[in-house]
Amino acid sequence: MLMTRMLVPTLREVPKEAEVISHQLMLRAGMIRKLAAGVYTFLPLGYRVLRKVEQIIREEMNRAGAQEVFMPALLPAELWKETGRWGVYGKELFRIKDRHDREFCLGPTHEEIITDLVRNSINSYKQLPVNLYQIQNKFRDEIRPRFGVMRSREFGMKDAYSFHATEESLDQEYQNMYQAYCRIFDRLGLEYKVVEADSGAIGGGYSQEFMVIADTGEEPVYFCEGCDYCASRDAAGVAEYVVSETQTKSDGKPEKVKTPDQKTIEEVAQFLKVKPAQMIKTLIYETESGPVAALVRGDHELNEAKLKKVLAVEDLKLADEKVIKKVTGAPLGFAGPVKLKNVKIVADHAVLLIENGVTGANEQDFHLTGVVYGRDYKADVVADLRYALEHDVCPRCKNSKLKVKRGIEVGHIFKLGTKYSKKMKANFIDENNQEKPFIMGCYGVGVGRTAAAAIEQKNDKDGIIWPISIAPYQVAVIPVNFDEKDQREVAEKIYKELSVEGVEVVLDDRPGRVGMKLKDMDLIGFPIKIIIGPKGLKEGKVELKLRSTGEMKLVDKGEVLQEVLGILG
RNA sequence: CGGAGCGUAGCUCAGCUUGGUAGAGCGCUUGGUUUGGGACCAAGAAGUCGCAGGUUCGAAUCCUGUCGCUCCGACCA
Repeated sequence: MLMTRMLVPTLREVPKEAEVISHQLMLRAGMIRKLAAGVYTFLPLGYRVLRKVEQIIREEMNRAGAQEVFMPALLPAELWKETGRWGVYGKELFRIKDRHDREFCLGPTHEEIITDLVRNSINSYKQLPVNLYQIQNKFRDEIRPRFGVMRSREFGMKDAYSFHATEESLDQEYQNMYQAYCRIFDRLGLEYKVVEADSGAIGGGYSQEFMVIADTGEEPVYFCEGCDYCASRDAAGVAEYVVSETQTKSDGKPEKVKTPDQKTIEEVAQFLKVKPAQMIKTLIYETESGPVAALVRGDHELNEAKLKKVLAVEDLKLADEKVIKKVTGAPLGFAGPVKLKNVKIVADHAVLLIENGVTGANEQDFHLTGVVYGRDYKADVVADLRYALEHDVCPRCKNSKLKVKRGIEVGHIFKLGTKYSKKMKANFIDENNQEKPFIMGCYGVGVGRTAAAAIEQKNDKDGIIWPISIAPYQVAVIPVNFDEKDQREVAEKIYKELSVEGVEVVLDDRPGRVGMKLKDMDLIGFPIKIIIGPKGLKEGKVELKLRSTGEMKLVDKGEVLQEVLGILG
């Protein structure tokens, strides 16, 4: 491709709307342009990258035995009403009406559609398992689209759905997809981690997220330095504390002290001159099965997902002042576990180890000091309730420490079970002539987001550093001065040689100075540059420069092809 | 949805307080000199100042409304 024929509107300055580096660079390199908030056009270079990512995904999905289909983006409301998601999905669903006032939406995901297809075309266990996928644009009316194509309202996604007769079959396919995903992200040349994600309130569901590690990632990733443990913030476990038998406990009784208007942990800790770690934070929650008091150490943060799981409830919310008053007898800020009645008490492991604990006295403007677990209060349940912290001991190997990095979620794999098939009466006949709901899995990869994540991970002050597997072109041929006959001829010859061999190559045939051209080529991030200038040409040589390392090599002009093919492997 | 901010040339921004000819840099066009990491000279094109209404002899500037965009939070996961 000739640069003079290509639409590549590079920008020298950073458009002010772009905050993260991938967004800035995609705009500056002329890969995307915004049409509306969270809606982007992919220009020729950007689209090539997108198609390459798609192609890698497609090849690995096919290799894993999945079949590609293509479902509509325009979806009738009825199917969504069957599963109840027409109501549940809320404002994030783009809803439209046709001329007859019939309700439709633009698909944010396709569980209902694929389940409908399968229930209508598969009747017997003999036709299972099956894994169907598509690569298609999804629509989600994000509350706040941001970071360019990283979180947009229309975005490309590969979504796969598998259907099984047995749990074992699902487990097998889940592993198969796990492997396929690893191959995909390996081929993309990205550093990633697979985290155990919290599956929410849906029992039995198990899911893992593929996270590309990058400083600008939206979610923290907790992983062990010693073993392969890796989890999201919600799911990261905390190793159980071993209660030492030699631990001394404070004598006597808890003492009541006046703490006027001191409500927060910080306020009370400062007022009484104790460390937050010595305090027992008491949070009152409302659930569908009554109020609950959750205890964590003052310097720890309660993880509601864990609490939900421990209590086995679906609804969980912090109680308002009225409920707190009813439960503790005191206003907000003075709750404590001592003599707390008619409420289930759940404590984090770390709370049991507090000697001389400080906590609310369940009385306005009073706290208790010298509180000890076992003697002064007891919990109905002791469990892991808090968010893990960096440097915590790994909950799996209990040997090394946890580290935290940030990640961008680019893929997730999920065991759905029968959540959709039951609601949609999607059944098959098993070998015992029994009618059973399909057991399902689903597996997604964000295409545009993956491209953006690659940039977040690989860039420098000059621009993007594409992995060769998804670079828009592999090689850029750059004559220092295209007007000079000998440079031009060599450049065109090399360009043709490479093209004939199937190498993806651009020829920078633009007039103008070489500095401008090199800046553009680096900004766009072509992995290999071949620079043809008068100095080298005198010796019959051209420069071959790698974007990733900056490494430069003088190569005989006749051997460029071999060199390039060698690098591309 | 709450809070903050911004809409002036393709991009980055000045001008607005104190109303009176529409500005700069980069980019673009033409000509010339240049050509190894975003050159220089000369000439030029380009904006209904987001939109609508109001005040005024006169509005980019003041007032009201509206639309769009960005950030923080809430929400979602």
